[in-house]
Amino acid sequence: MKKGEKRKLELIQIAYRMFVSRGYEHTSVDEIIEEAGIAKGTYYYYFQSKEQMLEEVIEMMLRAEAEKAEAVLHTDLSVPQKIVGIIASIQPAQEERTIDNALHQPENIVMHNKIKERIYDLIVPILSQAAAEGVEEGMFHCDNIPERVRMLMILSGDMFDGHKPTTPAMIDVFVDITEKILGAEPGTMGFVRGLILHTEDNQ
Amino acid sequence: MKKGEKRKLELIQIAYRMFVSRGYEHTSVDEIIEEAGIAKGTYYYYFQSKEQMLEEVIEMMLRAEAEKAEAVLHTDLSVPQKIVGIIASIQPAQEERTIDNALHQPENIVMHNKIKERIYDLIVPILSQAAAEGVEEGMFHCDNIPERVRMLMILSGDMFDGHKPTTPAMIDVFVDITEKILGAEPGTMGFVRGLILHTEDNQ
Amino acid sequence: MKKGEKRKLELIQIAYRMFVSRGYEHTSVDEIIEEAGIAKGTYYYYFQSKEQMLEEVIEMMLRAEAEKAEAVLHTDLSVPQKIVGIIASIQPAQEERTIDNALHQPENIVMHNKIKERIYDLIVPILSQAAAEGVEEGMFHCDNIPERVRMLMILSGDMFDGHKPTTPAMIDVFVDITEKILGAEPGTMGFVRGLILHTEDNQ
Amino acid sequence: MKKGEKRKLELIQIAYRMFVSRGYEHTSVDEIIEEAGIAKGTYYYYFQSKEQMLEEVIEMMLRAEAEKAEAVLHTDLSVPQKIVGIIASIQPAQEERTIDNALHQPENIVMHNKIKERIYDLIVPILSQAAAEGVEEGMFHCDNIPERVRMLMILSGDMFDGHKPTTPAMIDVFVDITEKILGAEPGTMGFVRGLILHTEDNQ
DNA sequence: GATGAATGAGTATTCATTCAT
DNA sequence: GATGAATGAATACTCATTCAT
Repeated sequence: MKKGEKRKLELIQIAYRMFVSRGYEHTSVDEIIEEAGIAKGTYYYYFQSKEQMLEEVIEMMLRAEAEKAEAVLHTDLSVPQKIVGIIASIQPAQEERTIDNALHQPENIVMHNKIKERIYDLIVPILSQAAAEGVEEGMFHCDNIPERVRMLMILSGDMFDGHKPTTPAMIDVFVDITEKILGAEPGTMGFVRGLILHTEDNQ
Repeated sequence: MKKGEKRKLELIQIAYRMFVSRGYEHTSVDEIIEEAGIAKGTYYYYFQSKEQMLEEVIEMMLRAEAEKAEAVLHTDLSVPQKIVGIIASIQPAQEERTIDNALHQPENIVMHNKIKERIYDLIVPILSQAAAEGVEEGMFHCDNIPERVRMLMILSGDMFDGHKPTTPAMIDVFVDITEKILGAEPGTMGFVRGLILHTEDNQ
Repeated sequence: MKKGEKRKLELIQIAYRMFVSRGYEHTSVDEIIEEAGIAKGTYYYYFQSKEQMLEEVIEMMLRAEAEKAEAVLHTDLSVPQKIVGIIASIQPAQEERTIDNALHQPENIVMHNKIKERIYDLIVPILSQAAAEGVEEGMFHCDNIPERVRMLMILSGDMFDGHKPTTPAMIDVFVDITEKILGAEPGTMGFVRGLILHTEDNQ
Repeated sequence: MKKGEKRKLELIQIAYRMFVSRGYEHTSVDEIIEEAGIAKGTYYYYFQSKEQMLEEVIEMMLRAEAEKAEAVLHTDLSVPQKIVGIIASIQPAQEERTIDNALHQPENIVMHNKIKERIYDLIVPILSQAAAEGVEEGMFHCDNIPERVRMLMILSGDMFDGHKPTTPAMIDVFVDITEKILGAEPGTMGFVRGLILHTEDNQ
């Protein structure tokens, strides 16, 4: 990697952190360059505009998440565990959530939505592959896998966005629907209950 | 209604239209007053700040939608039709969507999310009542109605947000899952297919 | 007093309190009328402008202080005590000082200075009369009484403005100079020391 | 001096002139930049806020005055002349006074007072040194020099603020008191009379 | 590669005052 | 006497972007 490339990557990472914690619209170029210790001109040497930098920041994030998801796919976990693992890998949250629980503050919405739009395109295929494995194994029974998988992602996105409490009833319903979306036997996804409760405890 | 009240309502409606078509953050106070043909001072006579005006704009929208939903509840439609009708009533879209399909442009996100947060609180109870009717009638079989109803709303919010094409496969999956969420016989919600296709045609 | 007159006086007193605690420039007409519970129009019925209201507020204050000073002059206190009493009577302070120690905040300066300008004209004659008594009694020995008295006021204004600590050395010097300004025997004004220390304690 | 530094100094000087002639609160940022022929952004590139600019303007003024005072201290003038010279050096007035006699208009008070607060801290030590010389030379007889010197400054501040006529009686009293404050022989400071009258003539 | 001085259109908000009712 | 809706000029400040060095 050339020197310039490295510097650019650094800037992207700094900006990423700032966008997550303060929101894209409420992070000014001035603040970024101060944090990075560079001059205005340098910033515009690397990025054509703030908007274009956002694209790159998001690209980086998504690549990282897709890699995580792909890795889960190739483990020897059980199919239901893979599915949960993949979904978990894209909850941008976890680390970010701690960075200030800021992802749901209104100022973070611009970035949040740009990401959401693209993440489905990226993850649906991976998740579909896992689901397909389940169908092959006779564990799931369903057609239209990509569409079903997408709905699963949407539901879990709402469930685990971390800014509202998760009640036992919500979890029960979620597990039930997940099983039905995939055409699985009742109980197949029950282990999720334990995972969620365990996660909540740690927060 | 007093004179001032009427003027205020007018302003809210003008702002509503502008917020929807250009986005809250990209509608300046200057633009609002020009459109309304009033002076700066008049604006601030009626609203403490732009932010507070947004609050009022949203309040108005939500009230209107909740009323529509409530009205549907008290018709003599079948329960499945009521459910669809209620969900349809809150797709802010339709008219608004035409105004510029702008609701999903990033600049509209601030308002969009403020609304989403509150709309669930408002509509879930109404929708739950309809679902409860279905359970009583023996048409639906499920517990945890509010939680299920919420998931239904989330899924349909994604389905019908009007900024991506709806494929037949998506519709099939949606109908299937809806039935399973509520514990209904296969086919109970099938009529939705026709509605969606019909709507799509008109766009 | 007519009804209108009474209302006006009330307004002046309300404004006086607000001007003292928040400063003239930082008290808006809106705030005054809200506090007073009247309408904008009513305010402008009684006062031509905010500026003109300030004049009236100051007028009222000064009248009150001049009366206090005059009263001291006609007691049967000793001349040095009268002098101290008169000076004390115009330290706008005391009550006002407690209202937030606000008199020295920059926002209060406009009013503060308008007052200062006029207070000398009002009090110098009264104080001069007291000093003249002292000369007659052979206790003081000096000419140019009004000029000397003015300087006395200026020095005490600085001494007792209540926003800096008064050291024993300052008091000693002040007492010494006071005596010399008036041409009094050393010790004549020494009793002031006790008064100041006593006042400071109470703060 | 770097290029930016020079520009900043220029701006401070322009602002200084405007603040003195129109008053701080009545000089808008827009007016400053128009006078300076720069853009809004440039102004805020050099100064964080108008308030902070005021700070810098005052700092510059005070530094200049303290230097003048210090210079007087190290001349070989007689001690009484040094004292008068030092006091004269801080009468911000003279040149400024002519700029509009505005320093005492209410709009100028904010700046005026900020300055006053700091000027005493700066000048009292210098003036004290001169007075101490006088004591050593046996020309003055007094203790608590800093306190006495401060009072001298306060009195002369009132005397020479240039917005009220100076009468011969005032001058006589002032000279008399000055001598007494410092414990000097009558006549020691008499030469001041000539200076004041001479100055007045020039106005 | 890197700098930092300069830009200027844009933003929300304040507030004393007027006047028809 | 009293109201309150309407005014509009004024204000401080932001920020993405440019460009000569």
